[in-house]
Amino acid sequence: METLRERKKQRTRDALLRAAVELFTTRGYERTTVDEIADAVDVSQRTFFRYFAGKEEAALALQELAAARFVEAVRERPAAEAPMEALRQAVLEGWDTLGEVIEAVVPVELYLRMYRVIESTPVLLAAHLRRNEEIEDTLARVLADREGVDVDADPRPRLAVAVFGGVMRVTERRWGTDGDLSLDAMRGLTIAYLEQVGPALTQNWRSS
Amino acid sequence: METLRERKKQRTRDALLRAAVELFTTRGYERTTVDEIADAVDVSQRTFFRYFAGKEEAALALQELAAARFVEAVRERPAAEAPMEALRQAVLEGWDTLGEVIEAVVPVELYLRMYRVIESTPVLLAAHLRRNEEIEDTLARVLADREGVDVDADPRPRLAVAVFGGVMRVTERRWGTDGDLSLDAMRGLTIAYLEQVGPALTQNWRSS
DNA sequence: TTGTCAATTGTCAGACGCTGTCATTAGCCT
DNA sequence: AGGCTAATGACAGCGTCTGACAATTGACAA
Repeated sequence: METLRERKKQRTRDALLRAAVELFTTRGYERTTVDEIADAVDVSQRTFFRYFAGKEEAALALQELAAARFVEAVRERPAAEAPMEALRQAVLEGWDTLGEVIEAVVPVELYLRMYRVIESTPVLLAAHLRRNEEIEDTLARVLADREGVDVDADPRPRLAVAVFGGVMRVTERRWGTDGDLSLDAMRGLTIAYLEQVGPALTQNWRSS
Repeated sequence: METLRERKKQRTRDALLRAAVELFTTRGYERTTVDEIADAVDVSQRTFFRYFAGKEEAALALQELAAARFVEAVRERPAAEAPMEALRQAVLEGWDTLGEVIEAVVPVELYLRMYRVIESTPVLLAAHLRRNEEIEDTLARVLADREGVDVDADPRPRLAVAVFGGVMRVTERRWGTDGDLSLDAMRGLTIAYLEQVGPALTQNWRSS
C-alpha cells in the first residue's frame, strides 16, 4: 500500500497537470504563465518546477502516455510478424485502448484538444517532433532485436521506423486539420494512409 | 546599386551571424548569451533581436540557406522525372553546390561544426525538425503541382515527401555520428540509404 | 548645402521561464 | 514523543525576449 506522502505527491502532480492542460486548451499555451498554473493549484511556482522540468513537459505529458503505450504494444507483438506489420498493428491497437489510459488522468476531450494546441504552437510542435525521434530510436532498437540485426551496422531498422514515423506524422496532421477529432477517425486515417505508401512511392500518380 | 544604409545593415547582420556561429561552435549554444554575441559585434542586445527573431534563428540561419537551395533545386527538376527521383537528384545536387553558398557567409568548416551543435542541443534539434516539416510541406505542394494532383485531396505527395524526409533524417544523423564530417561522405550516405529503403520495407531482414 | 523625414539604434523597464539557496513545514519511523 | 528526511515556500538572480521612447544617422528634396 502507498504511503500518505506518495499519495499527496501524486495528487499534486495530477492537479498541476490538469490545471495546466485546462489553461492551455482555453487560454492557449503561450498566454498561460507558470504562475497561473501554480496559483490554480495553490502551490508555489517553485513547486511546479519540482514536478515538471518545464512548461513544455506539462504540455506534452499526455502525449507521453500515448507514446509509452505504443512502444509497449510494439514490444509485445509476436516475433514472427514482419517489422512494418508489427508497427501497424501496434499503432492500431494503441488507438483502440488509448481512451482508458488518458481518462485516468483527464477527460479524453481534453487530450484531443491538447493535441491541437501542440500542433498550432511552434515551440510545442518542435518539442513533440524531437520526442518522436527519440521514440523512433527506441523502436529501431526493438525491431533490430526482433529481427536479430545490429542497429548500428544495419540501417534498415532505422529506415523502416523513420518511414513509418513519417507516415504517422502525415496522418496525425491530417487528423488535426480535419473536422472529425475522434479516435475512430484517427484509426481510419491510419489504415488508409499506410495502404497508400507503396503506391505513392512506386506508381505514377497521374495514371491513377 | 545598393544604398549605404542597406550595405550597413547587411554587414551588421553578417557580423552578428558570424559572431554567433563562432561562439556557438566553441562555447556551445546554451553557454553563449545574446549579450556576448551583441558585445562581440559592439551593438546593443536590442539590436540583435531586431535582426534575428531569437537566439535560435541565428543558430539555424546557415541550415536555412542549405534548405532554401534544396527546395529551389527540386523546383528546377524536369517535370518528366518521377517524384522520388526528382527529390533524390535535387538533394545530391544540393550537396555538390552547397560549399559555394555557405562560403559566402562563413567558412564551410563552421557550417559543418554548427551541424553538430544543432544535433546535440535539444532545443535546436527540435526547432530544426519543425523547420524540416515546413519544408516538407512546401515540397509536397511542388510535387503535387508537377504531377497535377491536389495536395489537399490526394495524400500521396505528402506521403512521398514524408518518407523521403524520414530517410534523409536518418542519413543526416548517421553522418553526424560518423567520424567523416565532409560533404562527400554525406553524398555517399545519401545514395546508399535511399537505395536501402525499398529492401527495408519489403524484404525479410534475416534472410539477407 | 541644408533642412526635413524616415529608418536604425541605444537605453530603460519589465514580463516570463527557470535555477540555486535556505529556512520552514509535514510525514515517517523507532 | 522526538529525531530524521522529504516536500514546500520564499527569495534572489540569470537569461531570453518585448514594448516604448529618445537619440542618432542616412536619404532625399528644396
